[in-house]
Amino acid sequence: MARGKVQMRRIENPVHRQVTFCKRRMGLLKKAKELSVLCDADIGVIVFSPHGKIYELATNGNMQGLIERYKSSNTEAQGESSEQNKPQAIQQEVLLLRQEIDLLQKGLRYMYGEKDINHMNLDELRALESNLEIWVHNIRSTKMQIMSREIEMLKKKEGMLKAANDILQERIIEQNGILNTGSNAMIPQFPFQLTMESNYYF
Amino acid sequence: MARGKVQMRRIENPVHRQVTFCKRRMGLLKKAKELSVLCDADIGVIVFSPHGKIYELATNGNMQGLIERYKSSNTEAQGESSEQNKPQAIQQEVLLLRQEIDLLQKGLRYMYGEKDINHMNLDELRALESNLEIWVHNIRSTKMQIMSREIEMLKKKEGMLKAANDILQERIIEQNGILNTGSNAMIPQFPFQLTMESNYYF
DNA sequence: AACTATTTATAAAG
DNA sequence: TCTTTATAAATAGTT
Repeated sequence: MARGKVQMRRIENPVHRQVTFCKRRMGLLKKAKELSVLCDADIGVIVFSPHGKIYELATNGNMQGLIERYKSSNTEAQGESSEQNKPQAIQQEVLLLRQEIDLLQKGLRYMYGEKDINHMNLDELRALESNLEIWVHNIRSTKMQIMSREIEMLKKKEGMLKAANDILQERIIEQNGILNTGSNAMIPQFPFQLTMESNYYF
Repeated sequence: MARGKVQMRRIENPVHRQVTFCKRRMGLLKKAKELSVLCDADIGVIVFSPHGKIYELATNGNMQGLIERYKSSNTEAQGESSEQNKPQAIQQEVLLLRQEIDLLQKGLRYMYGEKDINHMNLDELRALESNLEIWVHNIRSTKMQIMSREIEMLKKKEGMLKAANDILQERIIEQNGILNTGSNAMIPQFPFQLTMESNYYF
């Protein structure tokens, strides 16, 4: 917010990151206090630094109490969950997911800095890359679907407008026939071009 | 922070209070997210409105896990009874893992299908796509670095082998000179080609 | 840590 | 509630 816009991704320079962490952590806690005071709300904030150090704020002065309140409200609201009816399948899934977790965690650790090259080997990088490419591909095809819908809709509109134009044209011809049977020079050049290209979605 | 400084006390007008609560709550959660991303921190925020409604944010996607971590760090910090909670620690790890799986499942559900188009809008998809492309790009450049190292090493090896070959060749010439001064037809064709192209890394 | 040039958040108004 | 606008506040980069 000053001397230049900042990109919303992990700050690579560790010194800058630490400084920003300190500044913004203070800012966050201040904002929380203000919201609490101005609007009479109870607020809890817990911040774990990358190194595991904890910074916290509980506006009622008691984090435990706030957590208890949170938990009880949550269990009330939740009612019943649908996860207990798969005793065996879950174990297998856990096994598979554990591998995936490992891969993605390493990837994330890499993504947000920590450019230690020995951190992942080539095979892991290859696997991660191909996963991400699948992901990108899926996203693209979803975008395409959304765009296709839009296009479909626009084409329908176009068809309707063209039909309307035809009708209007006929009426004009009829009127001209009545008023001026010897000439059609005044008939406007319908239909106009109604389809257009757009790069909006890309 | 605008159109006039605001006093740091409860806003009496209930309408103003409600509006401010809404705005500042969003601001607070945004700031928390930003701090988390920029500085690689895990952050949890719980807000109770005056009427008891809960608003929350857990940057790792899971408030329960964050609370567990908070509690365990807290008890660790108190330090004294360090050995009686080993069975507890294992249970906690299981809990955390399960939560991690939950989070990843959500992401993977999207990644591997479930093309519910209403799930994400175009802007979100665009943002996700560009993030992933950055990620893929970073992975590729790391792969390139690894490959460069590998190539460097191979070139060194090649150099060393060539030198060794030269020495061996000289010796052979010397020996041939001793045994058969009139001919060098039996000298093998050293050095062999030791450099090679490879697509193995791509 | 202190200083500013800027960006961001938001109070008030529409 | 959403948008707009003027202004206060936060903070990125610098010293």
